[in-house]
Amino acid sequence: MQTRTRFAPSPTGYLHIGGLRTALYNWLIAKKNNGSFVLRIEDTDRSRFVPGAIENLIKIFKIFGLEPDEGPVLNEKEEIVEKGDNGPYIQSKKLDVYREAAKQLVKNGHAYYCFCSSEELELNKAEQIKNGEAPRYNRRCRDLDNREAQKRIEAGELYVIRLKVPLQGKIKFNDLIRGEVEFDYSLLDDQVLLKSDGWPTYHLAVVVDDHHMKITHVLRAEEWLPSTPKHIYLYRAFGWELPQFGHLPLLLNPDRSKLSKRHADVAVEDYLKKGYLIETIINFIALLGWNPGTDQEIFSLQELIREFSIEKIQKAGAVLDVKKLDWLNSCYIKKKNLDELTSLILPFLKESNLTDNITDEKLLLKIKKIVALSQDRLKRLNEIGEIASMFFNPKLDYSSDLLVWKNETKDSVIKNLENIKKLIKTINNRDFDKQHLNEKIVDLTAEAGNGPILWPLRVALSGEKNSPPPLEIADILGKDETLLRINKAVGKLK
RNA sequence: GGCGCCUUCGUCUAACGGUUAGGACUCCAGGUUUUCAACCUGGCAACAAGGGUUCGACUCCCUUAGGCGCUACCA
Repeated sequence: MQTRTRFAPSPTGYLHIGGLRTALYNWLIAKKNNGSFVLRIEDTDRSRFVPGAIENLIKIFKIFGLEPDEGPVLNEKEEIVEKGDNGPYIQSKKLDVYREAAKQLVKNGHAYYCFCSSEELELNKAEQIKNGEAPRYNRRCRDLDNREAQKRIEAGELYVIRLKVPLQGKIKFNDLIRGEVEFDYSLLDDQVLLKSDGWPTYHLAVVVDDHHMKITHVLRAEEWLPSTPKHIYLYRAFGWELPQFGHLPLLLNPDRSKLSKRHADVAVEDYLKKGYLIETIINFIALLGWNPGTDQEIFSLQELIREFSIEKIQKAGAVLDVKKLDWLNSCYIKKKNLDELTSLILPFLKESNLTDNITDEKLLLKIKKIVALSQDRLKRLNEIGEIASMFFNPKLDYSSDLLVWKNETKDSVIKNLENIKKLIKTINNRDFDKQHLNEKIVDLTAEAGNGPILWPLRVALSGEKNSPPPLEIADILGKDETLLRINKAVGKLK
């Protein structure tokens, strides 16, 4: 049987980083087994629907290279269209299917109409809590006569359809990740399957769709584990074959609570905005809850397909450590070739308002040099502004004391800077680069030492205590600007 | 409260009864560098607790504790 996995988000705005991991794992399993990965949109809660969220979801999967084999995609006009033969893949488009399914369950005795109002339910719940009981539906309508129910419906009464879970017995199933799990039927609630507005709840829709879409592996977050017995009961009630279930460990905040906005970034977009590379994010989340059992830390998508296995998925939740994310990102940044890195960095440069007209050839060359200089220093692309500001928008408001190296005096610093100036002037504009500069400056440092020469030069050019090497900066600055900044330094000292 | 899941360095994790409990990130120290970063070398740091089973338990069983999740006409 062909392996078919799916990811089924709700279009409530952004994509959660944990959701991306769930999607990745599902995608990997499909690819590894030459199967299909299905994207399905679970938009049965109208109140939480966010316009544009589906489009956004589709785009993100495209960006990450996790495009579904079936599901909604965007056409040239950016409209949502369906791809695949097992649709519709957007639940709101097939409400009649769920209604039909719910009615079928009523007919075969596995579900029933319920006319209790939400006020009634609230009251009932409050009382149960007061009495220290587990809050549950009191099953008032469970044994209502079918003909009477029919009459009330025709009279226009609002109703829901509830699952008629067995009063006793146990349900056991084998979770792909957790092994054998057992629940007691008597503790299960008579879950609403069809809401009074005629829309299905998650529990109904997920079962109907996973069956219709021929899903073989349901890999989802751990929070769904407690409702799996209801789902399994539904499969049985319909007489359908069960898929395999696997419940993934949660992503956690540093305090080990469920990952939330208050503690960390949760939206995938947030990570992109900070300048984490696609490869980094994929690699990182793959390893949060799974590992191949070797010491390998860096994985391409292709390697992940090869190595991934459900057996090695972790049971316990995983804290998302930003420091390690940064480290991984720096690894990928170092591996990029200059052109690609430059084009990735351009948007971040624009964002820091340092430069806008990047069509200029000369400017692009300058930017490339800055990128080259930054490549080993960046943990995130959005850090580029800090380094680039030295070139585009220098503050140079350092105190003159900073120019003085160790035991040197201001006078000797002035002398050294003047010497550097003289030497720079002997280089013609066209030849002004770090190699030529280095050839010349060697004589100076040989005589006076590295520190007394290079330290004041560096401060003069960068204005900072810490910065990239001075000759690198000078190279990018060019001869005129370099001389200008040295003059400024000398002026400060006088 | 009830039910369920989980538990190896601070974090991500390896170990599938016999290891000085390994790796990575972080942190610290040294080296390199005029400075910073990067890089190199080294170091600190863990089997939640208590019972069993066994010649031998991180590994198997039980109990306890703690953490988390679910307990909606939300997913």
